[in-house]
Amino acid sequence: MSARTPGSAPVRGASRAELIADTALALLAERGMRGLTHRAVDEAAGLPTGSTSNHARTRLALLEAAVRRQAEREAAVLAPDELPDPAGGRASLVDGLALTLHRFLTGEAHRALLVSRYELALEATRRPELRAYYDATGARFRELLSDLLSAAGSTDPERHTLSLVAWCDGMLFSCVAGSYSTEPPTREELRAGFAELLGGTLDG
Amino acid sequence: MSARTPGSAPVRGASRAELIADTALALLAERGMRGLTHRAVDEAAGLPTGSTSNHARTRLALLEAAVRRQAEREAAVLAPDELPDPAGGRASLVDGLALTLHRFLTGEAHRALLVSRYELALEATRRPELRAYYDATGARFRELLSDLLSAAGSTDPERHTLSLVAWCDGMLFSCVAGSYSTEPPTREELRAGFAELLGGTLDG
DNA sequence: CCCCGGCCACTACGGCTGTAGTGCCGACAG
DNA sequence: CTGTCGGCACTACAGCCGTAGTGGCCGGGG
Repeated sequence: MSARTPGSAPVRGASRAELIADTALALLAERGMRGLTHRAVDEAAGLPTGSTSNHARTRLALLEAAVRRQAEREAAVLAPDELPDPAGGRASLVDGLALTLHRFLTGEAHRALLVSRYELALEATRRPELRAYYDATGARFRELLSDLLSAAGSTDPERHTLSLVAWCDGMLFSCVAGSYSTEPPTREELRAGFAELLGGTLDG
Repeated sequence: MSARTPGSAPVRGASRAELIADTALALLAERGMRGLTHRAVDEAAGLPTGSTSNHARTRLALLEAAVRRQAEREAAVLAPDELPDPAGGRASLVDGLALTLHRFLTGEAHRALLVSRYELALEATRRPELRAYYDATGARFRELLSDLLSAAGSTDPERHTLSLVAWCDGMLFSCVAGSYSTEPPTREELRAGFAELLGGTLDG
């Protein structure tokens, strides 16, 4: 089935492990938890039967690989940091946040990443082993945001961070799986939302 | 196994259909999509093997029953309306919202209802048949909120409603499956959050 | 009284899933 | 050159899942 000969190198810079984990995330987004099986990954990735089962010996191992990769992929979307304005003022903070959220909502790959993220978050509810990675990356991101809010004059950075993160997460979830039956919000709308939220938290 | 004789009436006002749907929701929250199976419902509900399979002939039918019941249960939590203050001013609006959210976050039953809700929302991403109920109840709730915001002086009720709902949803999701590793927020914290959010949107 | 229709317990079956085992092949160290 | 070691393809198997079919029970209408 595969176009490459059995012994040759994997796809291109992507290790077999990455290919498997990426395919697992794609399946998670497309078919949900019930669609993520060892054999489905084999098939979707174009690997010979048994490859996934061999690489991730148990289902939990497969989920762990998926979560690890999820964190990497999210970091990659967040990293091209238009986000960090050291002390660029509130306007640039609002702009950066709106741009980042907007990027998540446009582009099919990013939307899929959001679905798999929530799918895994729900599963982590029941599997303590998955929580670790999740909490770690989340905490790092929140810390970063908290610094930004402090610099912008927040009187209660911790709570305000939680509030901001909740708004972002809720917005993303709504657009991907929730009330937003219509088109996703435009960048202006996101900017307005952020401006209002930050106005309330920072100006009191 | 069951304590009641085969021919006697079901539990107590709860029809067999309700029992099955409620058990399905409980399983969804406790074990996720993969844990929701016909046989698992039978076992968890203490029904003879095959009952669920017989009542919800296909898996989709079982999910539809679960979604329908989910809407009912949520309405029941929302309905004891401390929420609707016709024109009680912003303070009472903030109070009502904070109280409602706080009630969802305290009480194991309500938390479980949140998990099953997000589980079903994700599934609805892939099953158009499930979207119907979901969208309908969501739209009704948003309309109600929109009226409240208009009465409170919102200049853009539609967008502000979406923003408010996103904040609530994000807050709930965070507490149930997300960044909130610590204790859930207190009612004062929720009140503060709402006050800030509404301050930003209404005073602009 | 009998027939009929709905509800329910039980069973059958084909298919898929998780997991573990086995042997091959190529890489690399000595 | 040779031994060994990790990765990989392939296979085996037991268990579970969705779905459909069958026959019995019971209550209501004629």
